[in-house]
Amino acid sequence: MSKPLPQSFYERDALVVAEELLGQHIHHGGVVLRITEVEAYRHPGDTANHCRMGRTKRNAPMWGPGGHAYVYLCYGMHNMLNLVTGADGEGAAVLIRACEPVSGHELILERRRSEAMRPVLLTGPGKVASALALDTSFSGHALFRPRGLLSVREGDAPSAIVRGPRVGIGYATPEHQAAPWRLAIGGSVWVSARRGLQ
DNA sequence: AACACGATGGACT
DNA sequence: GTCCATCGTGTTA
Repeated sequence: MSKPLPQSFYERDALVVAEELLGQHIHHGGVVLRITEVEAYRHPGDTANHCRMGRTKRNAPMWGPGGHAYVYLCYGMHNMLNLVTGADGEGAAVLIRACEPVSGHELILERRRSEAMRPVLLTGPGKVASALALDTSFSGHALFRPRGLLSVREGDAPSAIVRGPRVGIGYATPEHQAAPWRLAIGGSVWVSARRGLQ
């Protein structure tokens, strides 16, 4: 098995890390997924960022150094996987919004209660965490440990990248709602709402 | 202690 | 396109 991406990979601007995360592989719970869609949440000054109001118990992992998971519960039922980026105290992360299956197909189908490997299976942040069997107990988990439970390893670089505004951030300023900080692999069918991507 | 609401997803028209 | 399940968290009192 390949080595996890090093912690230094994450200790850069969220938008740079987001772009380079496309195509990389997430390993957990007997499943490997290739990242096809991400969103960068930068700080300070990003009014869509969970860290915009300061440090809380929930967002504490996001304030730590890059290379750790930040998982939170959304709408009382969906777990969202973020990979923390930047330096200690920065408060930035990349949300994993969609993936394509690499291995562990049976487990993925079981966890998503589906019978077919079609794109809707893994297109959406809640679906990704579900397929990986991740919940908030993994928030703060290091991603770069050689024998860590959850890790991100080298995958296949994308042939093209498309960009668009982030999804579901109506509470942010118009400027931040419009920022093209959602990135996806161009031409991939494993991408959520294609609207706004170009 | 009460309250409003969310970086969504699935079912349905 | 519309509706809404479901609950932890942050805010307010």
